[in-house]
Amino acid sequence: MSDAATNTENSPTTGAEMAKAYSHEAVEAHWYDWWWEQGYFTPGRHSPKGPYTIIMPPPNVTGELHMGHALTNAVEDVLIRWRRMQGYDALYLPGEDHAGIAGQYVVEKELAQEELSRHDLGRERFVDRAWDWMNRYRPRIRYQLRRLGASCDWSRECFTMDPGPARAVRVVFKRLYDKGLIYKGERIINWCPRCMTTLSDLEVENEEEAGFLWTIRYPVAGDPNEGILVATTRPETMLGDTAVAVHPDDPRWQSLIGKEVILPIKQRSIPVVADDEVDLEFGTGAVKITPGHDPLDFEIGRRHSLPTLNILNLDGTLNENAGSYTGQTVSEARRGVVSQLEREGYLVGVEEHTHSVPHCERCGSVLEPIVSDQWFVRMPPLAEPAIEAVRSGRIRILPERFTKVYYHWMENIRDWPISRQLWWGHRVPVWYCDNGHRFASALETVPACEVCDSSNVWQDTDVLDTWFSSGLWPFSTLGWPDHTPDYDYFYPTSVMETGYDILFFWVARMIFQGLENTGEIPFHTMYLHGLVRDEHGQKMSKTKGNVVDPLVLADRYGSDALRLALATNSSPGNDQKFSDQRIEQAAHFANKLWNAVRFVLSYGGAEAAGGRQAALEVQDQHSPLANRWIISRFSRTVEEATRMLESFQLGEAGRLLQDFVWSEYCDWYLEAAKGALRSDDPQAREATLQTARLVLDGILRLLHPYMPFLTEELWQHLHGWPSRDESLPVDSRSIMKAEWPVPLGIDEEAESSFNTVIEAISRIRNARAEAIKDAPDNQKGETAKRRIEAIVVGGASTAMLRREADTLTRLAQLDPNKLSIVESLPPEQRPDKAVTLVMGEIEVLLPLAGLVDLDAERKRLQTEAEEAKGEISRAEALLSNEQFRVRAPAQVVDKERAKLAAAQERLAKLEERLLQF
RNA sequence: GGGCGUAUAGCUCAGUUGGUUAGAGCGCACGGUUCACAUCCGUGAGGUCAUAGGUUCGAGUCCUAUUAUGCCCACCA
Repeated sequence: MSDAATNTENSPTTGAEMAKAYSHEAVEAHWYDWWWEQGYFTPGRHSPKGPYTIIMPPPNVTGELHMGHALTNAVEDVLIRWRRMQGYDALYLPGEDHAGIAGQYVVEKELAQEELSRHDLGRERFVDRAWDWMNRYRPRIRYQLRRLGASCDWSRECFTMDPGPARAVRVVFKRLYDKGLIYKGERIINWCPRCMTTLSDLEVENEEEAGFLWTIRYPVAGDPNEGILVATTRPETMLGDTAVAVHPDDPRWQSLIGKEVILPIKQRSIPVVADDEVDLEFGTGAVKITPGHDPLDFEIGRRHSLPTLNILNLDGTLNENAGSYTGQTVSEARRGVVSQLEREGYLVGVEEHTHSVPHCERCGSVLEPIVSDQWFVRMPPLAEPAIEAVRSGRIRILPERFTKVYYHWMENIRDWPISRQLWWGHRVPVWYCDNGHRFASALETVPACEVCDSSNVWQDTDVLDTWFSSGLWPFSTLGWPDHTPDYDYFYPTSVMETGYDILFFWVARMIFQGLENTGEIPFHTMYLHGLVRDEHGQKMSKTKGNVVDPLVLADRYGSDALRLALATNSSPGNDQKFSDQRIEQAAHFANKLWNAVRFVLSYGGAEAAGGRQAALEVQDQHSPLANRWIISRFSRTVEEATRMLESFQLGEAGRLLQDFVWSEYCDWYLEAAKGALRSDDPQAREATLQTARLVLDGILRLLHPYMPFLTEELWQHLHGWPSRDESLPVDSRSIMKAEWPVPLGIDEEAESSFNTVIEAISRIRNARAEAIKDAPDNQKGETAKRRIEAIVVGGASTAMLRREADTLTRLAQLDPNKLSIVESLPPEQRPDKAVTLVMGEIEVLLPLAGLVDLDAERKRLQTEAEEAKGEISRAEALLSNEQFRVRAPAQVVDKERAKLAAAQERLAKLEERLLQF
């Protein structure tokens, strides 16, 4: 932050003013750049705690980061910053993905604006153009990650097309190729006529669409009066039919098995075959077989040695095998074929029918199944160890329910088509020579054939599925296949974190690639988060126009608010709806924190910094009760928050911390501390100031993973700007490198005593509010302002309450001159008309005569007595149950006994009091 | 056709080894210009935890079924 921005004289006084006075962007950029300059993001390799590694899922270099990225980075950065503070060598390795088909798509779109196609440029110039795009957009991604506060090590940044990862791709390909786990073969694949490439099943989006089911009659050869009825949703594919299949047991068609039928339009003779896969129930029970354009037909065709007839060009139009339909689109041909069938009397019927239609995930075009020669990864042998790694617990998938999804997919896995007919991506590292040899090579360029040494060699023209390189990401980023120091130290990684929507695409592939190629698991824990949806629960998408730009939110509310909102408003694996209200809430919290720091600083400033030791030394029995209470509460919070982070309950931990800060530290502790801070007793003042600072320092550190910028700014204020002190060791200058807080000790007695004070104050405030409500309108204001008289009957707590009289007086708005605290009070000394608050051994009498309706007060006491009775009978019933006493843990039973005793005591006092009405 | 998730206060959602009168934020009602904060403070109303069974001394939490809703997977032409 610039000096102008931190000049205390011109300093804004509230977080709100600060937000107005300075752009979040400037403050955040200041700290981010400074952290980077200090070297905080770059871990060493020598911590006694060892490494903690998260490899960032590389965002596609195809555009802007969206809310999903913001969530991913918030979650990952929370984990990294927390572990870094715990002393691990925490590596958060950033990178970007070349995005294969998506990357090519955006570049083509840009070209289209210049009325050019990639073919106008040719492959080489197109790839140059793609690199140009990447180089323009990568800085944008980097900038966005910085804005989000991602504490990643830019010195290790990777791009999937960098030389290192590219070599890893070739090495892996060659390995699998040489082991026979990658092969080339003719299979039926999904073809996108727009993108002009093969797609894997995962890249297909099936959509239910309304269509028709046509019934067509294929006459029996030589016996035109007989025929077989076939049902189809895609009649135009009949042009490629090479058989009709029926179920072997189907009585309707059994007599025709083995006979020939005439394919209408083409007037070609095709056989009727019997196959178990045919569903007796569906349609007419007879299926036209088009091995060239239907996956099931392809299988049946193979089983029966049927010829495969391809009727489509690669652009989706019909080819010369379609006769008079050549050159038409599929839908044109469909209309034509149907009307021709109708004209010629082959169409028997048509009915409405919804069926699922495959679309290209990227461009939305209807996909065509075609038979094509492609590269495949043989999956079953690779899937087996990948399943085992999860089953044995070596890899943990969170939330656990996703393990079932993972198993199901892995156990039914099919070979993975990895070649894409694109220009942008990793070239298939397979080479051919003029003598007909073929081999895979890990070299970027191959001078000669490995077999015959011919220098006339050329490389396969296809590129690899982008997920092929993504699958290597956990180790290709660390220098593999070389045993670099980074690879040896940081691999296997600790946590991989991503959305559940890419469990198959990415997670599954990283697991089998890691196991196969490195012999180790790629990560210990797989943490899956949910989707960020809009406020109506809709998926955000550009076409819907409901996309929220995280950076716009960061500008308006601050990155800290954005991160906190994203990280705390969800639970693992579940989608979250995101609305402005959520982030406003987080921004309010940031403001609250700012003000708490401002308050504490106003009583001592940074110069009072005595450190933890000094603060703890003033923590003795003479310290005000609130100090001991907040230290104890803080300790519990540290324990709880740490436990939650360890079990990946980031949302719960974040909420716990906010709650502690707001409801306990600010609402109770700081309010109570005002007494001591403003008192004449230097000892109490010092103890309280030190405690307030100590806990505040701990709060900032606990919150730092969630709100890095604000906590750094405030921590600097609190500690007298160590960031500007060149004489300090580098690691002492920032909250980023401060130690994760440890519990300072639980003080049961202080907690219970202060709880009594809290309860007394709450009950008095409550009674006062009731009185205000009952008061006539013109007296409400006066009643609200009035300091009231109180008699506190304290029993054994009398001494404690006397010591806390100031807190009681101020927070309950009592009149300090009319407060009496006594151990006991005989009935005859009790004021006649007083509200009586009964709580355990303590009673508070508020002579609110004239303010309170006595009938109402009697009713209130009666209601309370009824409640106490209810509680008593409930507890008695429970405790009289022998099973409960025997089987429930002693702790629970004791708790119930205590509750019963308390309720009985309360009831006795209430009844005694009621006698006076 | 399989599998998974969700159903808790008016709204959005927490609630991880089952412990006994269920929490938050927002909204709502009443009051408050207290020298950290009106992006605030105090008080309050509001829930048969989808329904029906079951297990258990005890169920929002475990089991079964049902309903609603969402998602994933799948070669019914």
